Amino acid sequence: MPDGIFANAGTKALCLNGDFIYWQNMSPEKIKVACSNCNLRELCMPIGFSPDDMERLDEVVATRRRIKQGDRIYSSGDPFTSLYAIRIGFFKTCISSEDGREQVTGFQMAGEIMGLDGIVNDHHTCNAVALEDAEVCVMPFANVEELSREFPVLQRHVHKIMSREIVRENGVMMLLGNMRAEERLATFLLNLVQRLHARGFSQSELILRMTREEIGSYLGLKLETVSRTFSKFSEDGIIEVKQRYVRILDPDALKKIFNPQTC
Amino acid sequence: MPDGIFANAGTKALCLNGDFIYWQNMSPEKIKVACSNCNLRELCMPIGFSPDDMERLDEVVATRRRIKQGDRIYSSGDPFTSLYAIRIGFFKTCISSEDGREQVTGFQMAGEIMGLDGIVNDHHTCNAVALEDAEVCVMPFANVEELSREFPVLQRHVHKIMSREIVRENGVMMLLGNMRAEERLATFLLNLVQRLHARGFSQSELILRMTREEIGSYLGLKLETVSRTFSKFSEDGIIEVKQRYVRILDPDALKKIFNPQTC
DNA sequence: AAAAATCCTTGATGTAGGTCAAACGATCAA
DNA sequence: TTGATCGTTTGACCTACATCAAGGATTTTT
Repeated sequence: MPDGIFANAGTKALCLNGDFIYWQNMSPEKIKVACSNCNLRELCMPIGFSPDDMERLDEVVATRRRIKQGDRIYSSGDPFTSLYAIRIGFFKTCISSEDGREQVTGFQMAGEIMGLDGIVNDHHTCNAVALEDAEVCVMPFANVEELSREFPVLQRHVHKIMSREIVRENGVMMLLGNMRAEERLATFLLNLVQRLHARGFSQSELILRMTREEIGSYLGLKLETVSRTFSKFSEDGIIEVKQRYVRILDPDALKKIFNPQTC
Repeated sequence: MPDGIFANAGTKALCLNGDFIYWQNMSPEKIKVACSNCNLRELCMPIGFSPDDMERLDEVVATRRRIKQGDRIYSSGDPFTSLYAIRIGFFKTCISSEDGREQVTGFQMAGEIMGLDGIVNDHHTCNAVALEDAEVCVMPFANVEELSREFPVLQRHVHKIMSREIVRENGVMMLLGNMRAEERLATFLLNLVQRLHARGFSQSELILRMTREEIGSYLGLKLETVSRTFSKFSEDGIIEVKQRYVRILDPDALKKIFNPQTC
C-alpha cells in the first residue's frame, strides 16, 4: 500500500501533500518560518485574520524543529518554554509512574498542539515521542501569551485548544472507566480515521503509526487483548487488518459497537 | 463527629470557618461580591496583585449563585457563558453517554474553578452537580478574557488553571489505565485529604461528600468493589471507615499501596 | 413514630481481560 | 543470505473485579 511523507498516506495523500514534497527538497534554513504561508494554519491557528494581522501572527512561531522517529520533543521534568505545533509526523504523549508503568495519554497528528501540560508547573509532566520522523513549529509560550493579549481571536483560540484537550481527556476517562475492550478499540479507530479524514486522508484506510502495546496503553488494555480484538473485528468482517494497515469495511458496525443504542 | 458549613469539617474547620459563619448570617444581596475581600482568593486568583489592581480584578466576578444539593451549575449542552469559582460546597462533574452510562470526571472543592469544558464548543459537555448546598462565584468568561488581556498575571493564571486540569486528567488516565482497585482508592484518598489539608482541614480525617457509586464511577470501579476495598483497608488497620466518615490511620501504608517502590 | 427510599456491606458466583508461552512475520544488520 | 531483533498473533489458563443477591444502616417522607 502507498505510504507518503505524511503520517498516514491514503488515496488522498498526494493532493494534500504536493507542497510538502516541494518543501522537503529545500533545506530547513531556507524556509520562511511563518504561519501566513503554511497550509496547515487552519488547523493550528485561528481563522479570520486580516493579511496584516497574519503577518504579526507569524511572530508566534520562532523556529522549526525536526525530530527523528523515537526521539522526543520534550520529556517529563524538562523546563517548559514552548508549545509545539505539529507540521509533519505523528506523536504519542505518555507519562510513567515511578515504578515504570507507562500510560500513553494521547496520539497527536499534523496541526495539533503539544506541550500544554508544561504550563502549570513550568515543567513538562509527560514525554512527547515522535512515532515517525517529524517536524514541529516551536512557539515560545511567552510569544503566545504576548500576542494573545494583542489579538483576542488568538487568545480565544488558545483557550479553545486547552479546553478541547480537557474535553478529549474527559472522553478518555469515559472510555477507560466504562467501556469494554471492543468498544474502546472501535472508539479509537473511529476517532483516528475521523481526524485523518479531516486532514484529507481516506476515511476507510489507515496506517497505524503505533504498536499494539502503545494502543493498549492508551486504551487501558494489554497488547494481546488489542491484537485479539483486531482479529475479532476482522473475523466479523468489520475491518481488514494486516499488521499496521487497517481498512474499515463496515464503519456503521464500528459505530454500533461504540454505541449500541443509537445506531 | 463535627460537621460545619464547609465541605469537610475536621478539627481545623472552625478556625477557618469563622467568617463563613458570619457571612452565612447575611443575605447574599448585602455581600460585596469581590475577590479583594474574599479569603479564598489565594486559591482561585493569582497572588501578588497591588490593591489597585485587585480592585479592577473584582470585575471578573459578576455575581454569586447558590446551588442546592443535587442541583447543577450547568448541564451538558447548556450554552457556555461563565466559569465558576467554588466558594462553599463540594461538586462532582460527570458526563453520560447516550446509552446512559455515567462517568464522574472529577470532584471539586472550595477555591477550584469549574466550567472549562465549555470553552471549546461554546456549550458545556458535562454536568456540574452540587454534592452539598453550595455557593459559587460566577465569572463571565468575556470578563475573564478581557481582564486577562490587561493583566498578564491573570492571563498566566487562567492558563495555569487549564493546564492543571489537563495534568490532573493525565493522572486519572494513569489511574484508570494502569492501577488496581486498591491503588486507585489509595490514590483517591490521598489526593482528597491533601486538597482538604491545603484548605485548613485535618490531614487524617474527612467526610466523604459522595456515594460509593460516585467514587466507583470516578475510579472505574463498581460500588461493591469500592466498599470491599474500604473494608479491606479497614481490616488492615490503614483506615477507619464508618459510612461517609474516614480516618486515615496509616498514611504511609496508603502511599505504599499507591506506589510500592518508593516508600 | 412508622414507612419508604437510599446507601452501604458482605457473600456467592461468573467472566472479561490479564498472564504466560510459543510460534510467526517483518525488518535490519552483517 | 543468514541471524538477530522486534512486533504480532494465537492458545491455554488464571484472577481481579463484576454481577447478582440479600440484609443492614441511615436518612427522608408521611
